[in-house]
Amino acid sequence: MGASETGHKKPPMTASILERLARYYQCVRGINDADTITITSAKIAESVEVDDTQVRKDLGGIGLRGVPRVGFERSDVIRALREALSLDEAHRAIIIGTGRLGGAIANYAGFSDLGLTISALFDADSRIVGSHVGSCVVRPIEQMESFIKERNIRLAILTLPAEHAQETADKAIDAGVQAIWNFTPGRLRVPEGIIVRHEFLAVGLCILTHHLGMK
Amino acid sequence: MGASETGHKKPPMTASILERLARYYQCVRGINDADTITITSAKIAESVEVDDTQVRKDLGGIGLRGVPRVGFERSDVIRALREALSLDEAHRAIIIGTGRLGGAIANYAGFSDLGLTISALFDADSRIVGSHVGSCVVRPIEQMESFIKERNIRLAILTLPAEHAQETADKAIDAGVQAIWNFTPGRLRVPEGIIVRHEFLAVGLCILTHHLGMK
DNA sequence: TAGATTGTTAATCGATTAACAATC
DNA sequence: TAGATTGTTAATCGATTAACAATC
Repeated sequence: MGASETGHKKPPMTASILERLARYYQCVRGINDADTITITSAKIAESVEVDDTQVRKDLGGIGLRGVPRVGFERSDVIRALREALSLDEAHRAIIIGTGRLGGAIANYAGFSDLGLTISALFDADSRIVGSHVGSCVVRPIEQMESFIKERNIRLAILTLPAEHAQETADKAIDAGVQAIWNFTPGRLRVPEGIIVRHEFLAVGLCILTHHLGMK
Repeated sequence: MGASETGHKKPPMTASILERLARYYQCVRGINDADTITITSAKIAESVEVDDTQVRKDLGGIGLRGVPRVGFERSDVIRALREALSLDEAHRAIIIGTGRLGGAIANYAGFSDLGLTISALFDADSRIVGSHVGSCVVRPIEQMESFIKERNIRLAILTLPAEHAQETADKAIDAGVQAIWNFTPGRLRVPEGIIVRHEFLAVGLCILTHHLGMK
């Protein structure tokens, strides 16, 4: 199924394209209407608040062709987006820091559709270690590095106190982690080639407070 | 203090400028070094991963002047950014949906520096209603609208199940809410003039899985 | 003074939008 | 056929970067 391409270098995807693709996926996937077998670029565009030309260009960029007067076949769009975003691979992740936020992520059902499974949770607090979160036991942070190595973990989710974020990230990367989803405030410094996604919630809040202040 | 300006229309701030300002604030605020009384645009730029010209332009845009060979006074920068982002006003918010994510936000200490206080939490589940989260009691969702009206709440944080997000947002807006911080997947439709910030965590995850798939 | 850092103007770059022919 | 929607090219727009004179 979908054997990997001819080996051509694919055109590099910019961050903004990827972000749109992810939004298209949420949109198209979200339609539960069984009769919807085709969808137009205009429909997606409206839902994602993007120009419809942009949608066609982006979908064209991942190999999709639409049919004039009809649009795109929904199942094709989903398949192509899943391929582009690597959602069909199994992504095993660990969560580091088992507070409420870590727990929320561990239990969020929607992520399994994106190929994410949580292999383990870790915490430095011995009172929390051993308790259950979803189907996982919380393990002591000291076991993190060996766990990453043994289970070939490539993705780490950081939901621990900010003051330990950098050193913990460093250890995780040393042990083999390739990508970090960071929920702590403060930018992480990582070596070339390691991917970090920062979710700075304070940024979103500041934008809201600014607008409220203008009223 | 800082009486509102002469009434000039300020140049509208684009979303990307605001986002950078919020990042500058995190950066400058994050420095706890007591000797750091001045900071250069290059320093901020490095930390936020932006061009230093950009930093000077943005800071200039909110009225800051730097000193050649010296940089900007840190306290000035903080004050100007807090003003631009309206962080000195008290922003009372309610959290709708008291799962783990709602609890995490309610308890996040860092938000108080941004002027945010959580006035109440609401939930539709009668088993949760009455329990404590931080210093707040969880109230029944039926009381949401009257609470918004009585307390003049302008900001609602949505951490409830996706299927109820739109209708609940509609009710909150009807009752007087002006801004919504949305953590549910799926874009909300809101009337003109209402501000929404969507935190689509799935987007961040998709970007990471894409990059992992390329390796 | 010399040199680091600023503020600003001009040039580049990329992303978005508009226009329109192609087509089912 | 007529008309809706596509794919693509060209034009616009805005954001980023580079260059450099001003200045403490």
